[in-house]
Amino acid sequence: MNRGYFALPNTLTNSKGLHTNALLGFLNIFYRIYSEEKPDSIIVAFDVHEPTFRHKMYPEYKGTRKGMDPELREQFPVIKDILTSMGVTYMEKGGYEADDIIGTYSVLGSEKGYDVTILSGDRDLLQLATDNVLVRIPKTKGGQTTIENYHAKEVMDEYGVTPHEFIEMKGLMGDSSDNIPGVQGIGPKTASNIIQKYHSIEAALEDIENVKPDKARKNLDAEREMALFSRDLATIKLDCELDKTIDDAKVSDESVYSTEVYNIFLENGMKSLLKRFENKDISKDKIAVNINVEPKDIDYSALISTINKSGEEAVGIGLTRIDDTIYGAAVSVGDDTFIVRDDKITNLRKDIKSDITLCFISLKEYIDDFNLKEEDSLFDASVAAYLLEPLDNSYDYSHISGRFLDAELEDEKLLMGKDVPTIFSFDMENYRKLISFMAFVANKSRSVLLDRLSEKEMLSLYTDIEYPVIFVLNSMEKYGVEVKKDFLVSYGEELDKKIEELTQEIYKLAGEEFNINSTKQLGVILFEKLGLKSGKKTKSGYSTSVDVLTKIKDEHEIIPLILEYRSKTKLRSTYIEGLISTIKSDGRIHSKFNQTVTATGRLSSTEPNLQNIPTRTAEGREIRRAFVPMDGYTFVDADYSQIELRVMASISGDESLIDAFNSSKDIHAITASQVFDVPLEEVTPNLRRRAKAVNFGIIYGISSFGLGEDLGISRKEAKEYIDKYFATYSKIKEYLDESVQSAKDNGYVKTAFNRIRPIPELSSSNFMQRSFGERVAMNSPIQGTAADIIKIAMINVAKELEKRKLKSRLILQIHDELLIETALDEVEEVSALLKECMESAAELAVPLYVDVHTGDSLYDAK
DNA sequence: ACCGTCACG
DNA sequence: ACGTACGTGACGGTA
Repeated sequence: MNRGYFALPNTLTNSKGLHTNALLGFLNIFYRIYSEEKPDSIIVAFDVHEPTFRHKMYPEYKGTRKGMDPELREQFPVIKDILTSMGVTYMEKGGYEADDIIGTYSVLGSEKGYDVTILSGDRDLLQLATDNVLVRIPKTKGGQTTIENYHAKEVMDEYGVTPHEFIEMKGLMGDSSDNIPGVQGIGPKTASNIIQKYHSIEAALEDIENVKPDKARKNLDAEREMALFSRDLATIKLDCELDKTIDDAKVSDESVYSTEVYNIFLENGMKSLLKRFENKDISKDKIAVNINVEPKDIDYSALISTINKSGEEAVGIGLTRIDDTIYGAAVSVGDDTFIVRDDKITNLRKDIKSDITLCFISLKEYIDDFNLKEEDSLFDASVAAYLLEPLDNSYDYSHISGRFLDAELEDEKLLMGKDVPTIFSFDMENYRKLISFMAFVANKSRSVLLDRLSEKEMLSLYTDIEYPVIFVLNSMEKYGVEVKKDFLVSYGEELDKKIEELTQEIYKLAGEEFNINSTKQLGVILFEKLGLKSGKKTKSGYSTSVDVLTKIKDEHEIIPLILEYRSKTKLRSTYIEGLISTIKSDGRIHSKFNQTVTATGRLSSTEPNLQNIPTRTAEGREIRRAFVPMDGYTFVDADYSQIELRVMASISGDESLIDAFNSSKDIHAITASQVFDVPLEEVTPNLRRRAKAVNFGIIYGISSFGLGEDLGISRKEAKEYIDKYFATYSKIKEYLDESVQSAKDNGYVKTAFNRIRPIPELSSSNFMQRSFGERVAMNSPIQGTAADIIKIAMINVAKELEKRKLKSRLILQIHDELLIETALDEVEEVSALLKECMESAAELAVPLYVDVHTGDSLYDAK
């Protein structure tokens, strides 16, 4: 359990909030060994949390141990229940440790002539190995579990001592984790040498004058008692009184692979274990509670009248596209589920009473098929679920049901096969089950989600911000943006030439041809062959990142060439080839804007990502020339000036920072002036640069390490900057401290519009994780509030364009920036409207300021 | 599927 | 001694 807990991320939790990493680690290794060994009997031994006989010998025994993490502790009762269901005997006994129970059974088993296997993460158990007692120690190396196997011989090979002598060794070297003292100054090496020569501590003591080295001899002579005592402490007891025999602990395939066990894993969200049941002949029909698993077929008009007569306030729809087409759907009405295989289903919204809410999972995907309007009665379970649990990775039907309903369906992959279903490839029976369950989830989750939103005071966030945004995003995706393929192709050819030249020069300087894109090969060339200084390391070798290479760019002429090669191949693969491949037949790119991805409330953009088109270097910025308005249109682009800093100034109520915003347009310069205490006119570019770095650092949840790294200064110096900043803007410090404190108290932080961000890392026992949680607590309300504000602006812009019947339309959002493809005769009106909508999106203690630009490409509009 | 890298805010 | 600035997505290489 302990191994599993530390080997797997302790962020794994199930729908009830229970941590499952130790359970998963334990059960995975259990099943692996079980299927390998096919044992007749199994006994699982646990420690008991009360003093044992060793504590009576030595009250300081295990005295250095910290208490068990609560996230691990809570998993013990669960594993015991699971073992019981699996028909596996477990044993714990006051006064004994698990090791003693294991030792005793290993002897009992041997006496009966059984082959005994001990499975443990603890090397102490090696003392129990014999010719027929095998000790198996699983190890995780780079994510792979390998198991080291020890009979007596392998212990001998590795340690040079017999298992029994292993105890003598421990007596000499002690064990810091159990707080066994051993002898001063004797570690594993000396202990092993002494025991190899004498085979026991007593024998060494009898010949004490010849024990080497000198230090060991002196200390051992002085600490005779302690050595013997330590050995006794380290000796596993082999004669515990236990009330079960090995034959009482029989196991069978039937009990460890039972339907009951399958369902326990399902209910606890431990889906990865289910694949172990794939070829087992048991019933796996645990499907949702309360769901009518026998959907009724019905024709479309009958469905409409059933719904309209049902008296339900909401119905749910479940469907998937098959080869891009909707052939029918399941509809959940009260406790019934109906299947209609008729494409008239896409008229459903207009054919049912307008006050019956139609519930979808991922509403945005179906707006066009069903001709849905914002003012229709609709519900999006995915978006609602995202608001409540913004850290989840998915908001599809199975995740929503797992999280918000006590219902589960078989794994979709098992049900439908791995591939996307096509009209020829799916199993009708399973398909019916699937869409019925989807409809059920869409319908039944609604009231749960709305209640929870209301409890958290997030209803208005859903209704007034997220729901309208769904329609804005749909429209942006539909319009897309025109991209000049020819331009990209010719720019790509230019790059090709330069990349080819660079490649040849790099090969020449390296003295051989290799794959420059392979960090592994590149690391060998730079740091071994050419002998350059390697900076930080990564998990799998040398780091060759920009900051490492920049530090050594003057050391060898190959380095600048590699940096240039990198930036050019990046442009080519991601922004030339990548973008070209996504241009649709209308000459436009229709990127997806995802509303349920980020932890903070921002949008994300995929297929392709249009939120990271290059701008920082001249060469990369060229790509933006390819993004152009259609004929008769131009671009109007507007971005918020320093929105996150303004949000922070406003929420914290820091008068100095608020005044700073009111008195100067250049916030970094005025920060420099105030923090470094020089008149505004005397702020040098360098001073301003540092102040800017501090401003960003503050938003990210400042650390002296991070700031120091960014500015290339010492941590100490960075710390001084931070202290000065907080002295100047004292309410900022108070505000950030409060954010962290409230996150610790509540488990989450909130934006100004009540969007929540849970921070499970704050309760971690790991320092790094906890520190990360603190930075998140500082950053999320700021980044999240800014995200809320621009969403409000988007809604208002879209409304205003529609209200005024303008031809112009919003086509891109890049976090603090909006792009409108604007009809030429609407430029002035749109520019004014855009600025006004964005600046009035929220009322802060400092004004929101927006810069507006126009241009005939994305390059020119910024 | 994951890592390292690098593009953006 | 560890190993970090916050939030994303796409690519090529590697296992």
